[in-house]
Amino acid sequence: MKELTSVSVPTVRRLPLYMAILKEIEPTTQYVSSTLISDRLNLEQIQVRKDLAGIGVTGQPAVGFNVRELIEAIEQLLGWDNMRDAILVGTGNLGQALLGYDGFARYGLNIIAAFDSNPEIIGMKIHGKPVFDIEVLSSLTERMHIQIGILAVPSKVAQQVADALIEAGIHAIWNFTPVKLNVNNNIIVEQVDLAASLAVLSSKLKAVNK
Amino acid sequence: MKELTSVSVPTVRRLPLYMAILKEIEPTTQYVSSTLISDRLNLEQIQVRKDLAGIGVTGQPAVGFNVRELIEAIEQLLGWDNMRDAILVGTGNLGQALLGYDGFARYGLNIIAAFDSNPEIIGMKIHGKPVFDIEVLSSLTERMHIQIGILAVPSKVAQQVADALIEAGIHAIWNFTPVKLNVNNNIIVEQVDLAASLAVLSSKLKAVNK
DNA sequence: TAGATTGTTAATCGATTAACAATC
DNA sequence: TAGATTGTTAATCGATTAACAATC
Repeated sequence: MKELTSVSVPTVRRLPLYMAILKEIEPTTQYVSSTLISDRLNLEQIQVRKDLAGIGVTGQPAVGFNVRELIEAIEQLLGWDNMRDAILVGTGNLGQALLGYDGFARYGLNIIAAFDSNPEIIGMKIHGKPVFDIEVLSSLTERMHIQIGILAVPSKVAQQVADALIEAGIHAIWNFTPVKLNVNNNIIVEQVDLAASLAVLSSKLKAVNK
Repeated sequence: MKELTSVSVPTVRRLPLYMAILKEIEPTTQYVSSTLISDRLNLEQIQVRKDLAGIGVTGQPAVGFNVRELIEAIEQLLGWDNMRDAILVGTGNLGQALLGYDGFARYGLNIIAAFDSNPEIIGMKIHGKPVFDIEVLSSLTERMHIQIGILAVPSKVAQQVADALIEAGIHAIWNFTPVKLNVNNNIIVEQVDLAASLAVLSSKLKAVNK
């Protein structure tokens, strides 16, 4: 029942792209070919096929893959079938943007509360989510068995807040700060690295402008 | 003088990490070893060394690399030595967050204006940046020879706005929408793929929870 | 039967890592 | 001289791509 071989990170990163297409065609289509998916995404057909094989679904030769089955397999693998609660720390511009982003629900992510140290914001609601004092982070997070913490605080306090999150029992940190966090390797850290992304864009632009 | 061999994308993505360390130690240190950098970032020493060799700097055996020289080489390669102007389209939560993020200056990126279609916002300033009507995007962008467009609009209009940006002479799009854009291959698109990032986090968390 | 598409095995490619001589 | 660290060449590893038989 469970996947024994784990799926590679590059494959996992492509799954949401597949999902978007699958969701779009699901109402009207029962079977989909790897060619159709690859065409829409400008990928190699064989790559899509390999990815789908990797997540454990089998298709029918000359027919394709069952759309519903694919959706369920991906949702299952990513845990998007069950809503997972998360908390967010830091309600600056970026934090507020994340609180207001309604797309996360599609990915099974539910931000239940935010934390900040600014007394002017504590007690308020941002996009419907309550903002608590960072001092009570530990008690609330532990009580509710929250596993995911979203880190959107200033760089200076990133490590310190990360430590507090881990202390409070968080298992995974989605890190929106540019700080390389120092954590035990039983803690999952996924970094949204804007600097890296901008670096790629900049270097390509530089290359073109020569 | 110019690099003939291009640097790989994985290497480019690590350069900002190196830069952060270099900037930090620059005031006090003249030479830095690949070991010091790799230790701080939990990377392999040889990987850092290869990366640095790749950007065209040479170190001194038994001494290390000249910090200043490294900084200049990276800045040069990424074009972070010259401020590059950019415009941002879409002033929703995410757009506002990006407008307010003062860290971009460190990467030589200067957002000079924002565009939106909402008449209530047009004419206002957000974090000191003027918001213009998306209708005048083309004229302003062309006149100022802006090369970079930051896309932070709703998914529904992402492709359409991207087309308008390209029409206006933009060369590179930093795409914060989850939409896979369809563009000519002379246009650089760099996607900040939150869904991919969340997918990696989710799948790892799922694996741990079993 | 012919055509489309999958599954599987092998080849290729590029990035990472290892090994070691050269140098300060 | 000994130790640290680089530069370079080779080995390894994993992801992507190719090839082709099997199947609907």
